[in-house]
Amino acid sequence: MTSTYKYPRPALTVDCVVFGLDEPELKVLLIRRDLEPFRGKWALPGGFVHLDESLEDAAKRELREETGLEKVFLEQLYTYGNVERDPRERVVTVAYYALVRLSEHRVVASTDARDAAWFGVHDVPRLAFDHDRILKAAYQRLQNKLRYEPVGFELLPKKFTLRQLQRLYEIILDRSLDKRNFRKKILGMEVLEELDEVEADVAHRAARLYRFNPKRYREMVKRGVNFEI
Amino acid sequence: MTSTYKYPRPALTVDCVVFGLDEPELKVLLIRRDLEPFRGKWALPGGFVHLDESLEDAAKRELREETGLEKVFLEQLYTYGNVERDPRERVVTVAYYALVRLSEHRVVASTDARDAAWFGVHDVPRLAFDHDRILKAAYQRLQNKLRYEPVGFELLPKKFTLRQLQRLYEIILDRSLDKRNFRKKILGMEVLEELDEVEADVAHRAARLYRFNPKRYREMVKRGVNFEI
DNA sequence: TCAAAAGTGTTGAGCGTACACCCATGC
DNA sequence: GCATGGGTGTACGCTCAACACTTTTGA
Repeated sequence: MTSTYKYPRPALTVDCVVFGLDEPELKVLLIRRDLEPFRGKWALPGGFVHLDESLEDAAKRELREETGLEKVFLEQLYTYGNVERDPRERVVTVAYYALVRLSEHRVVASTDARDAAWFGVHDVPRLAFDHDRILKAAYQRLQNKLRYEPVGFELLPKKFTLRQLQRLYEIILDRSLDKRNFRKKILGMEVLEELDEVEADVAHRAARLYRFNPKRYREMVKRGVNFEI
Repeated sequence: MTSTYKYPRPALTVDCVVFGLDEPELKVLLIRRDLEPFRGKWALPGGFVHLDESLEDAAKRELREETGLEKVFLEQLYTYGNVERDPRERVVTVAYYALVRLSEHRVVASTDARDAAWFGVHDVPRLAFDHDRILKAAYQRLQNKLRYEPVGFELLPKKFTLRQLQRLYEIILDRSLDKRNFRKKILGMEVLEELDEVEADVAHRAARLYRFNPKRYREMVKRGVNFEI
């Protein structure tokens, strides 16, 4: 921290990698740019940080303004500050990633007359700026996170079956899991509440519904329980 | 990414949490502030990001200017952007943490006529700004990192004994480890090179020296070897 | 009655953990 | 010869991974 605040300043933005689960695929929400540079290209939703809001607030605001999403899981990912990441001038961006329940946010308002669309995470076009790199980092972070913390519930409806949960793990981690072992493991963590309800409208035996219990989870964390899958 | 770059901008700084191992203790390098606010208080070394340097370059430059340190392990930690973290005006800081071999950097030049000093990580005074919080986060990150990646070598001399390494783990993780198990585990990872040298100047049987082999490490990572301690 | 998925237990292998003694060296 | 740490092996328990069949339900 030096003596003056008068240096010329980089611009500061936030960008969000928004993941949603649309079985059988993990999707990312992108915005089509209507301005240069990269006009017409797809990019991560994001924008400038205002002086009177925290970084996380800025990310939430941009998410709301550009995609209509609110109250989603949001976590800081990394800050990107290479000198030439924006062709016009110096822009540093703080990247966040978000997890949304598509079941509860089906329609994403293309507010602002802007295009917004979900892309399969393995089927994303070349993005503007260094957003490809950010997306890749976010996906890796999600994979790691899921492996050690029960964060996947953020992508499922509040009530879900064990099969849905297993599919989520398989989709994100990109490998298949043994059904019996998975159930043993996940139930053994004691963070799922078994409900007296079963799924509806299926053409076969209906599966039991469960709900994640965050309070129980916090207790387990305190006790040092391991949530590795 | 919206239409204009003309928003008023937060100031952007980098701050570094510098760890060094000074057996039997882990230490942090702090700078005494000679300006308001928090004049006379201890703080993390850091300063403004210039327009023509990346964030990591800025962190390296500040480290060099304020502490004389060069060529150290450096990794981005987190970006702090609460509105009131600097009493004067809006300042966002990208925090880094660094690991240095005290054996090779014994003397830290207090360049700039500034006080610089090492503090035991459990014995740090109240710091300026939100630097307490940053330090805490960096320490946790180091603990986690060490648990899953062989990063501790950055704190030891290039040639070290297994005992030194074990002590390092014990100091950072803050628990004691079984000697035989530790040796089995760490040697089993096959990233240490056994040297034909032993430590000198000890009043008992001299221990063999080892060296970390980063190339072998990268191979092991590719093979999916687990480095959890 | 058929199709589809739900739900359930056991076994073997490998890994982590706990634990104690002899050895080499310098003084 | 003694004090100090260096260096080594084994046994047990637990967890992980592999694996297949019966049950339930709706169409």
